[in-house]
Amino acid sequence: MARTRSSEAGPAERGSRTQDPVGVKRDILDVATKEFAANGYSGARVDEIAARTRTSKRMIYYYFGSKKGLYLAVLENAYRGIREVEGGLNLDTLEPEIAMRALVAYTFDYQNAHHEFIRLVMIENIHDAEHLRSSEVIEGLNVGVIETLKQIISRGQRSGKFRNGLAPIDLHMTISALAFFNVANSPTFSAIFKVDMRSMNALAIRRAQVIDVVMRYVLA
Amino acid sequence: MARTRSSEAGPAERGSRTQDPVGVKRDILDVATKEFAANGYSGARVDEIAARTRTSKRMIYYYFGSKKGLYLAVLENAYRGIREVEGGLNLDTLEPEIAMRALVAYTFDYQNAHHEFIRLVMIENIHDAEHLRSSEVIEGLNVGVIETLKQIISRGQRSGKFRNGLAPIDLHMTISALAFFNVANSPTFSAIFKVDMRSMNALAIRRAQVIDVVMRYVLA
DNA sequence: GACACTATGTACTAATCTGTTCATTCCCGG
DNA sequence: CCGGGAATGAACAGATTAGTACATAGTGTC
Repeated sequence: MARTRSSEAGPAERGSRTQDPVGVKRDILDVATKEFAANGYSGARVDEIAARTRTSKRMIYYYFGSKKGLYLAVLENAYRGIREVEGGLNLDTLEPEIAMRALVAYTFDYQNAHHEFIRLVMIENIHDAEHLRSSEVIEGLNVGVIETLKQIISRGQRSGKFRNGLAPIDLHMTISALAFFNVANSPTFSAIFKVDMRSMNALAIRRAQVIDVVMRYVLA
Repeated sequence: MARTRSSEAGPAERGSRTQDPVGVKRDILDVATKEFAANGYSGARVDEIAARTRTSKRMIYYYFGSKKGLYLAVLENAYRGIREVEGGLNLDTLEPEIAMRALVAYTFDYQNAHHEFIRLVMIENIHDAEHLRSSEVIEGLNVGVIETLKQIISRGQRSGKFRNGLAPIDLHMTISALAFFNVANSPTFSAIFKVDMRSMNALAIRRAQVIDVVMRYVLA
């Protein structure tokens, strides 16, 4: 069923079913991402990944060298995704208060829309971020968010709407924590408190709450 | 070096080095907790656990049946730890505002003091809480916190200090999110933003911030 | 002090899993 | 149209790993 892959990018596409390096690489990466996100690093099986691929295990080692190499490629690829969208928000033109709300909403939505990414981050944390730290690709990645926050905060303070004593990194931590928890800890939290956190309704309510928490914290 | 174990609890202790069911069980559980917390479910090795124990792998299967059985015991044991301390705070006698601050501070401190527990929760979440859900021991466990919160909120509202529209569960989610993130995501967050989140100083600052975030959210 | 039952150690097995070997096919440049 | 490097497949090897069979020792009970 995943036979229609290899479409986007790659010299293949025009009928040739065999010999498609870019498509094969992409295919492996996609499957591996799901597999690692679903089972963790040790839990993921190279054989299983290979089986779900339209190619063979041989190719995984041909392109990525080892299981760890594959995992690193998956991780870097996932982090790359964020950088792309980030920045396209153009918050500079908005009122600081509106801009802040938009930023929090965006963060919340993005994390909710990218469960696999969240899970990879969780997995990295369990491994004390050793892969992340060894990767140059991810060097100073999310610095953009901090800059954006810094801008919004100063503008808000200048206009008197925001209070003093707000550190960009700390605020980002607060926003991240609230957004992250909703995706990452939903299984255990729901299990213990018998609540549904994944329904459209619950998400909308929580989203508003998270924005509220942040706004009450920054407003003067 | 862990040879001095088996001390607390158990019919052993009085010199007899052999035959000490309670101590052996306790020993296995302790070692397994660290091992699972450090490497995840799949990453943990039964042989490794056995090696770090003063007993043999045979005993693990004798007492816990399987790797999964051992993991479940570890999980339940870890959750049991919370229930014990919880409730000994006696927040009912304090002013609602003080009580709320104390509760947040307690949550933050507890999670910081129990990294292994946090890691086990992370691991459970990666596995979609399937073990947690299958465990009767953990049935309605943290309900106590919700009751406590409910009390504090109503008292705060009656005295006019707290605003309306505060749901105990949601508030608990906010508090948990902020406390949890600091322990759970510290590896990746520190790696990306080059900050230290584990120093005494950083912890104290963050703790105050978290309390502040919550208080600004609940105060009228 | 023998009996029955629990607790424990050693050595093994069967399955699993990562990584490799060897051979084959594809495809582009001359 | 062919020669050589890149791409791919099938099967295999070596190591690891969860789990077990067998034998033995301790221990409270009568």
